[in-house]
This record gives sequence, C-alpha cells and structure tokens, in this order.
Amino acid sequence: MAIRSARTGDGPERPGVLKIGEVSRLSGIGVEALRFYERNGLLDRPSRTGSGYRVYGPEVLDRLAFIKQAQVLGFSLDEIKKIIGDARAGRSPCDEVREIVRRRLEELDERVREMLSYRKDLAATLEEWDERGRAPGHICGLIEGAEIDHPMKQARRAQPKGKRLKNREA
Amino acid sequence: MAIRSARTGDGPERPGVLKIGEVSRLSGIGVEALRFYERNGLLDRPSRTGSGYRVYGPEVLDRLAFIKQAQVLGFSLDEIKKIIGDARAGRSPCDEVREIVRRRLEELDERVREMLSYRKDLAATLEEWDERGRAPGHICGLIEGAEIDHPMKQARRAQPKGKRLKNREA
DNA sequence: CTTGACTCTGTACTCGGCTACAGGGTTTAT
DNA sequence: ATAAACCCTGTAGCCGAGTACAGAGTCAAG
Repeated sequence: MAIRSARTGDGPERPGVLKIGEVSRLSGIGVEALRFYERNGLLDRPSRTGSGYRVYGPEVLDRLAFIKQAQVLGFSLDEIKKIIGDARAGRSPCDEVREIVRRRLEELDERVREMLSYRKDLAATLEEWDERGRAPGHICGLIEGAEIDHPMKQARRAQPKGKRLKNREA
Repeated sequence: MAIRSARTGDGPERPGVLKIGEVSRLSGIGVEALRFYERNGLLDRPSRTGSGYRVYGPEVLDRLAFIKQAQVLGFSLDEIKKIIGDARAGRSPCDEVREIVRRRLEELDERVREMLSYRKDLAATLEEWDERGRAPGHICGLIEGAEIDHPMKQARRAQPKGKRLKNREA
C-alpha cells in the first residue's frame, strides 16, 4: 500500500527513459490517471517499446507538473487541454490563457468573498444555538423552529428550475 | 422554461395544504429534487390524497429553507440528513451539530487560506507571462519551458498511489 | 522456468446532487 | 368530453476527475 520501497528498476534502460509506473511514482499521479490523461489529450501519446509499453521522456514530468499546478490554480482538465493544444498549434495562447487566468482570478475573489460571508453566517448560527438552543422544550433550536432567521428565506422563491447551486461546492 | 407565470391553483384546498408543484414554486426547488430529497430521507414522506398525490403542510417550507441554508453553508446532504435524523430521534444533536459546524468553519478558513495562496500564485503566473512570455522563439513561456518554477516541483514525488488531490476542487 | 511485478486494452463503476424521461393516472377548466 | 396541466413510479443519465477490474501479455530475478 504505502510506497512499496525500493524496487527493481528506477532507470533500467537509458536514464531519462521512463515506463508508466516510474512516471507515476515520480509524479505522484496514478498509472490509471496517466492513461486517462492520455486518452483525454492532456498527454501526448508516448512512443512504445516493441511489446507496446509506453515509453516517456523526462519532459512528461514537466507537463504533469504543469497540469497539476494548473489544476491547483483552479483550471479544469478541459481548460488545461485547451491551453496545451493552443500552445502546440502555434496559435499563441497567451492572450487567451491570460483571459482564462483573469477570469479565474475574479472567480476566486468572488468565491473567497462568498466563503467569508458563509463563514460569518455559520459563526452566527453557532452563536445563536449557544444562546437559545438550550431552552427546554425543544430539541435543538433548529428544525423545529423556523430554523433560525437567516437571510435567504427571501432569496429563495425565484429560479424555479434547478441549476444554480449545482455542485459548485461551498 | 422561466417561471411559467400565474396558473390554476396556488391554494385550492385548505390554505396551507400544498401539492408538490406548489412546494416547488414556493421553495424554488424542482419537483424532481423534492422527490429526490424524500427518497434520501431529507424530507418526511408526506401524506397522500386518495389518488396518491403528495400533500404537504407549510412546515415543509421551513425544512427546505433549512436544507438550502445548510447547503449554502457547506453541508452535504448526508450531513444534513444526519442532523435532521438526530434531532428527530430525540438525541440532542446540538453538540454533534456544533462539532460539524466547527469543523466546517475550520475547513472554510483553510479553504480561504488556500484560495488566497492560489490567487497569489495565479497573479504571479500572470506577471511572469507578461515579463518573459513574449520573448521570441517560444510560444507561451509555459509548456515549453519548465512551466514556470512554481513550488510543487518538490512537493510531488511522494504519495505513489493517487487519492490526494482527488476532486476536492480547489 | 516459474514467480511476481509490471504493463496492456477495454469497460464499468464511483461520488454528489440532482435532471430527464417514459409511460402511465388525475384534476380542472372549458 | 376533452385537453391542458398536473401528479405518480421507476429507471437512466449527466458532470468532473478519475478508480477499479478483468483478462491478457511481458520482463527480470532467482
């Protein structure tokens, strides 16, 4: 399970030529995920040994680092693919990428703002519970009552069809 | 598609007795989602008319407001179900709920911290691109090079099996 | 020459939170 | 009496980002 210790080859052929498991170990990205990335155009199809094993050059690690970093920065795999694709097609992706990054920055700011606001609500909720949640006769001060008078009891009642909260978390 | 205007009955029987469509309209939660909530134990099974139609009392709106608010505060439907279930089972959920809320608060803070950090990285990335992305001879300053020397080129190389970044978004 | 670790392909499954549909029955307005 | 608008159940699909597995081939050490 955990880091199956040192084993057979970490550079058996020429150094700098990697099999998928080695790439996985070095990048920390599972073998299946690597094939998944390849299927989905995030990694180029590597060359193969006579028997069909994938053979990677070391640059794949940079690509993977880029992918991971981009993910961490909030890009979806589709966006990452687009950036890579554009770059390789010669069409300078810079402006477009910058656009994406700028949008992402704004979204990020918005999210942080939302989160802080939710944080405030949460903390307020907690306090309210501390104050009135212990009154005898009701179980928790929520569910039974009007579930605390948070905003939103107004905010609802628009948008009849779903699709606004979805899985955008938070 | 959008708010199918005023229609037939919004309180045909006793006032305060609602059919599922009315609940949907009043709560802003789709009919299918309401049935989904019921299936998943977030709403009690309502009584039925002779012909099998669900009949809700107005308190369902409070429950739904609670669910929505809890969602917005970052609770999963499972957690919400647990809270409701505990409350109804008489086992005072307060402590547990507070625990959940406290954990959520901490997570939220952590997330905000992460986000701000990512924001910084992103902005730095953007700047780097502005500085060196335009040099002639390479396409974008990323992908071709070492993709910008962000941290993490160290952070990788541990954790051989996936399961650490997962879909926790970020 | 066998064992065990590795690799291949392909398909299916996971999770959360719904949404969409098919194929009915019911209620209400005209 | 009929059509529109509603409701029912049940099943299937979607999104994103992988994970899991079956069934087969390959490679290196002992």
